[in-house]
Amino acid sequence: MREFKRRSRVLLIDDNADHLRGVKELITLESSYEVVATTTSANIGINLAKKYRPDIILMDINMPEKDGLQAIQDIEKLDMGIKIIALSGYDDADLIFRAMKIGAKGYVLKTMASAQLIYAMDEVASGKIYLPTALTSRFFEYFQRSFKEETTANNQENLLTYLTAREEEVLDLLTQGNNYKGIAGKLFISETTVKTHVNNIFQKLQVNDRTQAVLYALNNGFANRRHVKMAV
Amino acid sequence: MREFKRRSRVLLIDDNADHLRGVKELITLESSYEVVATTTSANIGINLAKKYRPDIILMDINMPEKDGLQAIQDIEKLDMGIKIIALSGYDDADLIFRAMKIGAKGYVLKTMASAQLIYAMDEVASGKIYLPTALTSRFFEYFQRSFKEETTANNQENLLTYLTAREEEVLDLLTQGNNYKGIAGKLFISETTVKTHVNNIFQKLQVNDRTQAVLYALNNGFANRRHVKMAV
DNA sequence: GATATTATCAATCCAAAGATGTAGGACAAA
DNA sequence: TTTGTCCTACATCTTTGGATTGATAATATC
Repeated sequence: MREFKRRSRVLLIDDNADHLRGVKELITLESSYEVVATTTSANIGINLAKKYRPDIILMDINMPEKDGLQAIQDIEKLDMGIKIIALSGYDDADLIFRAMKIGAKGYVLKTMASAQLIYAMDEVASGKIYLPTALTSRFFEYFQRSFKEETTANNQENLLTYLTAREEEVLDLLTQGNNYKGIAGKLFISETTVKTHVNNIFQKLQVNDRTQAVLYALNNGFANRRHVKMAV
Repeated sequence: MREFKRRSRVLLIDDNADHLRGVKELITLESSYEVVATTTSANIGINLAKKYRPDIILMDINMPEKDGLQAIQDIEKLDMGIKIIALSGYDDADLIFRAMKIGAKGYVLKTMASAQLIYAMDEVASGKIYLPTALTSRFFEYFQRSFKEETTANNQENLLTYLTAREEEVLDLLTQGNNYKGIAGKLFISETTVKTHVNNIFQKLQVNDRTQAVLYALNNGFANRRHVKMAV
């Protein structure tokens, strides 16, 4: 009961009307993709995405106005499974990183050969994520630098290592916003015991109160936050 | 005044003695790299790295015991510019992600062809970061999934938007671990005023105390943390 | 000009948090 | 056996934090 394989449908969003026309022509002539709509406005693009439900969106993102990134995020939030490829004139590492972070399935430079764009579309259409090799390198350098600065900045010893297992449990509950009563209830121990632990934690982490303890924990790799956290 | 290009020097670390011997032979026979030392122990490996200062380290990382990752991290901390390529039997996305996060310049599967390993060494030796295409895909899927879960989980409105400018200032100081007195001093206002602001913040963020307010702020994009933060 | 918002400050009261000292039992290492 | 660490628990006391109510002045907003 397979459907006939139909041509993948593409929506183009690019505030440069000339470039928009060029890309449309390119796709129409040199590929098997069907351009179902084009627009120079990010906002209209979002509506067109809802209306036409394309397989792929080619989204222009420019450096100065970062509407493109916002538009990607908005469309991703629709959760319609539309695959977005970012098209940009800039190979800026931060821009690449942000685009990938918010869910772009590809990132292609405008200066790249048309064959590369179509190849990217093929890869993305088949469910893969496509980044040209050069941009992948950029991405990883940026990615690793972000983490490196973090670990070298925190050059001092990690006071968290001095905590006992129980103290770590208590601290973990502190980093979830619990008060003494809450922690006592969750660990099935008395409130006074929790106080003892918390005071020991303060001593070991060299802080004065729970907020500072929580901040210390989060800033020094306490395995609490489940996932990535990074400013967009 | 260029130096003569010398053969890149390689250190092998692999707890499987057989595999270690195999890789050494492979490199010696099929490449121009010089194997300066080999060891089956991660700890000894770290000392050998200090002693021989190789250009590249091939580091075996196994899934169950994650000593390999720790060793990579330790060597990275030496900051000697040694390029580490992770060798693993597993194409586990999480493992790949962690290895790259802590600074591995490459990740190659043991099952891959020997040519691929040597190609990876060439790329890494020349300053690039090398991930086989298949693993790059794995990486990005994992990478994007991490962020996606985050954004879809935080689907609710961001209560931070209701804060006034002054309240944001106060919250910012809270997220730095200040108490009432500290905030009052820094903003040149009375402690009671700070209390008023803080209470308003609690109402708006729907939390009960400062720790929860701080956690809410950090978890909802309060532009405080400078960099990536993710469990290792 | 009236209204709403914001920032400032105060008094009061109660609850929670934090500091300090003490102590028993479990367990492991020396 | 002794020593040390850890987890547990309590008492006491001081300080800080949080809730509530009310008030004034400045600034927008309408």
